[in-house]
Amino acid sequence: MTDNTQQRPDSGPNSTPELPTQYAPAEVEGKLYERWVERGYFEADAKSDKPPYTVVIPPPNVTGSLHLGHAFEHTLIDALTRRKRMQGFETLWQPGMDHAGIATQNVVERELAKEGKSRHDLGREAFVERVWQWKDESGGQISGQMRRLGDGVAWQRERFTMDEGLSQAVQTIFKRLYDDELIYRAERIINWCPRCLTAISDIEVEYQDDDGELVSIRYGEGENAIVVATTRAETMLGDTAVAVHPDDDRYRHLVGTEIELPLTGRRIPIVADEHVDPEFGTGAVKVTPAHDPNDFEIGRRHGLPNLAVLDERGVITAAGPFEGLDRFEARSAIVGALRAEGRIVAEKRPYTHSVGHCSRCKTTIEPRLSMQWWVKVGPLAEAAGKAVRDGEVTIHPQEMESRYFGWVDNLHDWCISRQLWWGHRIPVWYGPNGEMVCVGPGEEPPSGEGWHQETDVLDTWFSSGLWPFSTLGWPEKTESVEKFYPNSVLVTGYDILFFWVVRMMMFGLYAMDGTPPFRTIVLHGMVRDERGKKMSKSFGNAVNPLDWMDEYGSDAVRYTLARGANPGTDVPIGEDWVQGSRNFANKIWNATRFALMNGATVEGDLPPAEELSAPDRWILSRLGTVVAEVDASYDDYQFAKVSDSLFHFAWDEVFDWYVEMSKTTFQAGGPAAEVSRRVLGEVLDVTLRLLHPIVPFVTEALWTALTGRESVVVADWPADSGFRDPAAEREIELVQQVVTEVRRFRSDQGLQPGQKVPAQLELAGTALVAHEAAMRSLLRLQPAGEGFTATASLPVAGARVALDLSGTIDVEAERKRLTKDLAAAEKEKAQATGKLGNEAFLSKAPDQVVEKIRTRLAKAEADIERISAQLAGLPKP
RNA sequence: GGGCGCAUAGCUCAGCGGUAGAGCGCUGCCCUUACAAGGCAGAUGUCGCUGGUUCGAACCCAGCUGUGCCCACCA
Repeated sequence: MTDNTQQRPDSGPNSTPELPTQYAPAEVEGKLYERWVERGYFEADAKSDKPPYTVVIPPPNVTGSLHLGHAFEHTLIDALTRRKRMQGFETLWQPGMDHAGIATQNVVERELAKEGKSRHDLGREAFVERVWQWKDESGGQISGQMRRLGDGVAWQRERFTMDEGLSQAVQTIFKRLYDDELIYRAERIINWCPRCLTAISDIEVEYQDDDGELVSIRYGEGENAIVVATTRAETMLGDTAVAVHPDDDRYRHLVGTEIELPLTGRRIPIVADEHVDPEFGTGAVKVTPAHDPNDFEIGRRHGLPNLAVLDERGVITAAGPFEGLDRFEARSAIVGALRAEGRIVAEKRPYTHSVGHCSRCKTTIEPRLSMQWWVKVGPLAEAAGKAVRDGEVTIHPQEMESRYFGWVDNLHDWCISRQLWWGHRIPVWYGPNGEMVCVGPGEEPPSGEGWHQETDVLDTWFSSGLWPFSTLGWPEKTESVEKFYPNSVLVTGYDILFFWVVRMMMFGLYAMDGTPPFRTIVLHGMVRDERGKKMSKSFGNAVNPLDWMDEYGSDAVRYTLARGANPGTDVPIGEDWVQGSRNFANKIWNATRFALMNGATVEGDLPPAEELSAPDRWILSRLGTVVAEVDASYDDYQFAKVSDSLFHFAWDEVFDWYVEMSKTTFQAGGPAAEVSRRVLGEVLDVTLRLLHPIVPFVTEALWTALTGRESVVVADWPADSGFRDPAAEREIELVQQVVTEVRRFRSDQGLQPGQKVPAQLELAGTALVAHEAAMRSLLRLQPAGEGFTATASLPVAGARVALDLSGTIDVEAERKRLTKDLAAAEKEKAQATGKLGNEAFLSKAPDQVVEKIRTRLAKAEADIERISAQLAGLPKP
């Protein structure tokens, strides 16, 4: 990398000491953020008359620090809320964090393990105390990161799912559901993690294909022998039947008889059950009701006993030679023993099948019969489905609706009890005679001999399901609940659609009398690396957002993320792209710096249209269009489009053309320059306001410098002025086209960009007349002085640019280029003529399209004429 | 097995019926007093394959191939 920075001292006569030539994010970001917070810009007033706009943060787990995915999500929410705040809404971005029961408990347990201790060494109370310490540390880290990102959250309202108030909300809703018989206690087969030692819900199980071994075992003897296959041989100790299909002729005669279960001496019945697929394997299934969900159902239908043979750690409890063995040791030991008895009829064969793993620790799940608490999901989910079907709640992007319905329409009851220590303890007390009392908030729990509280805690999603209103003070009837419920939008990743969104929908509709928790659900994708690969610590491609923010600034990270946010799709991000965004921030910085050096102003009314130059009218016309485009994109949650429109408008149109043209105006001085200073001030003012929600820091620094006002955070969101001037737009487009054409000529001729060339511009009778000075400046053309000889003559758009190249012209190169262009124009003409000669086309194509083709034809014909003339004008070889 | 996507420039992706686009990368020239974190100019695509609809298809329809994700089952 070359270092040119020292060669360019910033010492010109116009240099401003206030703004350095490069934007240094580190120097402004922290200060600005603290100022915003001190001024209370982000706090939300429930008493305000303004219409509310509410978004809750998807509460980060207090398991550590934020990653790029959070930075992405926060950027989107911050952009939405900053815009709404500018639009005059009473805006609440609700901050807070999630206690994240099992996840946090695991993290702290790992910490303890480093000290050689387990949670049991500490005991429940001391362990929970330890987790609270962890929470304080992690929470501090997270809020520090949010400040660095620029998140405009209402810090005074920060909540934690285990706060006093939120615990009340949990207890209240639990009691209500309990009283409505939507919460119950039952013994069922659940997903048990033998490492976490807790039940987990169905959706906390991750299935993956594992290599197992399928063994076929002969049960019984002689004529009555029956062969079953299994991948979990250890469970045979708990078999209480063999099942076959009722219509299976191979086994019909055996149904109702008993056979001996090997290794145990027990006799078990053969039952007929529809669940068995006669086509699969031998068509006979061993039935272990205590250790398999399907077998449990078969057992229930046939009144079979549930015989548990594994304990909570997955260790064999059945008396005998295998007692005390781990489930996987037992598996091979039992296969060995069966083989010794000649019971293995087909040798083990490799078998890939889907196996459930704990989503938190990846341990293989063991289905286990146990007493748990459940939410009866049926009526709640029905309401959640209806709210979306009725359009009360809309999902962006719409394709995600089918996933949503897929879940709410096919659900099982939700196991909410966890055998953990960190979480909301279930508010039920058991009495000495088997009584069960659910205790609501403020109620005295029963006391006396033999009463004790349930030791299980609730699934962490139980409390986060209440988040849209528990954070507002519910169950108290607070002003905040009145004002800010329902939330306006929920922004979250599609990966927690089922975990979180559906739970909020169910609980919100239930607790708030049918009012959904939010009106719009915006589902964003996952952040991936620059090759589109999933980011994860184990791949080594995970990025700490702070590293990039330190190096390139928060705005650069935010802009990159927003620009990648196409609806519902994953977002690839690489360091190169962040650099590009940093460059954009710097470009904005320097353009504004230029404007300030040249006296751009926002004071006073905009001059009336008749006092404006064509470039002024052009850029103001474009500005209005861009405001409208950006609004439309925001309203459709198209963040990538917002970012892209603004990038191209700012850089390509304002900076590369309007600013460049304004140099000529400023140099000439006079009233036109005054007008231009005001227009430039206007354009930058509006552009900075439009950019602010996405890149809040650099825009704040520049906008306050430009306007001298308090803060862009509380500035008005730009309105489309409605000013449009198609004639000016065409005129400037023509200037751009001609300038580009002459530049290309210069480039083809090998002229150095800065080299001044004497030229005569014959622009009379064209729209270019008013732009001669600007064109000369943009093209580095000098006035034609003494001894001017036109060695090159470019007819352009009805005008002529004659250059004195004094022998530097590369005639052959130019001839070659022109010949190529001529061929292209002729091809174009042929195509257009063909179309216009096509009856079918003329009769069926819409007028606009026909008109467009006519224009193309005219342009092609003009090009042919022009290029031919240019060719003819070249000196003969 | 059921469902939802995706396949466009070297890479990552827009476009979704009327002349193929962006960012990055690439080539050439350049310290041009806002910016070298920059400027100007330029090259690069049988828009996965095969059919169909249409005056016209990257775009709509059908089939195929490849690929990703979600759900269910897996003795």
